[in-house]
Amino acid sequence: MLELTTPERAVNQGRALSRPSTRKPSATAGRELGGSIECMGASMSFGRGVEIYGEGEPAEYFYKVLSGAVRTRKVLIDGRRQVGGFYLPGDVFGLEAGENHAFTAEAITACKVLVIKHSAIVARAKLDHAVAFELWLLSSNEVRRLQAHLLLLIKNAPERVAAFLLGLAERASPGDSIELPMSRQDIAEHLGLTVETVSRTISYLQSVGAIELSSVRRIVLQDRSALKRFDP
Amino acid sequence: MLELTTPERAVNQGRALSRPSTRKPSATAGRELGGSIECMGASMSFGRGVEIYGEGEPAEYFYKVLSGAVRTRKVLIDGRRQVGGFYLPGDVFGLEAGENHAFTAEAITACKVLVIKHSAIVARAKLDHAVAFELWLLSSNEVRRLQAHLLLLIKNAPERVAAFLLGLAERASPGDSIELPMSRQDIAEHLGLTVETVSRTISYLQSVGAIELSSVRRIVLQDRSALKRFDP
DNA sequence: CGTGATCTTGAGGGAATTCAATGTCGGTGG
DNA sequence: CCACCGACATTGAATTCCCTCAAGATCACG
Repeated sequence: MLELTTPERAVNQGRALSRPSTRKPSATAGRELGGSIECMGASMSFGRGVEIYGEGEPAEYFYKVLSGAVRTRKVLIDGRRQVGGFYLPGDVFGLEAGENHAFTAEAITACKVLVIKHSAIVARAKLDHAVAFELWLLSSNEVRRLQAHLLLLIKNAPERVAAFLLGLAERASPGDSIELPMSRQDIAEHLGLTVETVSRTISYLQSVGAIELSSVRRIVLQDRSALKRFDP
Repeated sequence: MLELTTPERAVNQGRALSRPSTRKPSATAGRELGGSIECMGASMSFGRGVEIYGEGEPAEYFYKVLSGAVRTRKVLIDGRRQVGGFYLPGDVFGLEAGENHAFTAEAITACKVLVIKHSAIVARAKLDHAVAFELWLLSSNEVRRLQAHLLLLIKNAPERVAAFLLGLAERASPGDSIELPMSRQDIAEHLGLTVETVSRTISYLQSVGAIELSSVRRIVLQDRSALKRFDP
């Protein structure tokens, strides 16, 4: 099983292997992409903070998170930042067809990602119609995720944070305890708030008994219904 | 050429023909859907304010605007509203695969819409791979549109309105004069602002000479570069 | 155990909202 | 034809929520 890994020292060097086109993506690990697509692409590892692809680069690959966590973000010229989404194991990102990526993708934690060339999928889609359908379904899921995120951004701070925590718990953890792979800053940029407001809001949710912090990055959802009360 | 039209009296009756499944969508008018998909589906007419599909209904059709304008919106239980997007002639909406619609679609003005069953497209995609690709491309465009919209919602009021006007001008009109099919309320709900703020901001943009109002619903972009200065 | 990054908390200010009133436009009927 | 009506739009004043700036606390790491 061929596995491409970025050397440790790449961690703080910005871009690392974001254009795997120079490698032959021979068939390997990949379990399934969405459902019926399997056994295509290469597994790659990225260190914490390393860029997976950059804004403006041609979108030639899909990426499926195998382990760790990834964020997509865009930085405006005046420095404001927006995190488009967080991707956890099982999630697929980089779905934008044609053209170039509008966002940059970065590893939040060390992570493994299955990388699949668009053209490989399209070629397979011609043989297997289920693959073509899968492709549509994946983009479609991303549309839904973005639609839901739009709704978040019209709410107030407690509602945004509560919805974020509930969403994360639903995706990432079986129980009521969630490990946050991302920083407060990341959360803030995702929710369209400042770090201070996120921090204050988390404190507030704690003060009303909705959540409990066993550590800074580990949150226990003490009272889900209280949280849901914020989420109309 | 078969053409299904909603009777005038349907205008203020809420839902009207939102589930065209009872009609045989025989091949008709449709020019092209995206590029290569053509001659499928039925052309339908909707009166101003009429619902095209409702939130929660199964997503079984694509819709391509032939004339007029459409908005998608979602109403939260507490009454807050979010307009997901405005769709003008040539635009495709209702791309969410599987599942149900998360948003409601309504005709802003009287409009004609080409309605195409998902299954019809999927069937064609099996014969023509270009159609499958087209399908992906359409969802992908929607992803891009939503990504861009996310960025809007972290900006301040003048930036949001300026970006909105520039975007609309780019899509809808060859010159510098744009006709707004939607109300200030619609714009506000799209931009995550209140009507009052939108109104104030338009007045402000007018006061600095960026735009001119020949009527309430017709805006002339006097100084595009001034507008773009708001759009980082 | 220090050092820097990350997180929390506080105080003050500003942008958008809320509430309220006035102004404008298009349509309808006298 | 024009006056009236209701829907839509604009403007004003007060308030609220979040941001900004600043300081202190906590955590991870060498």
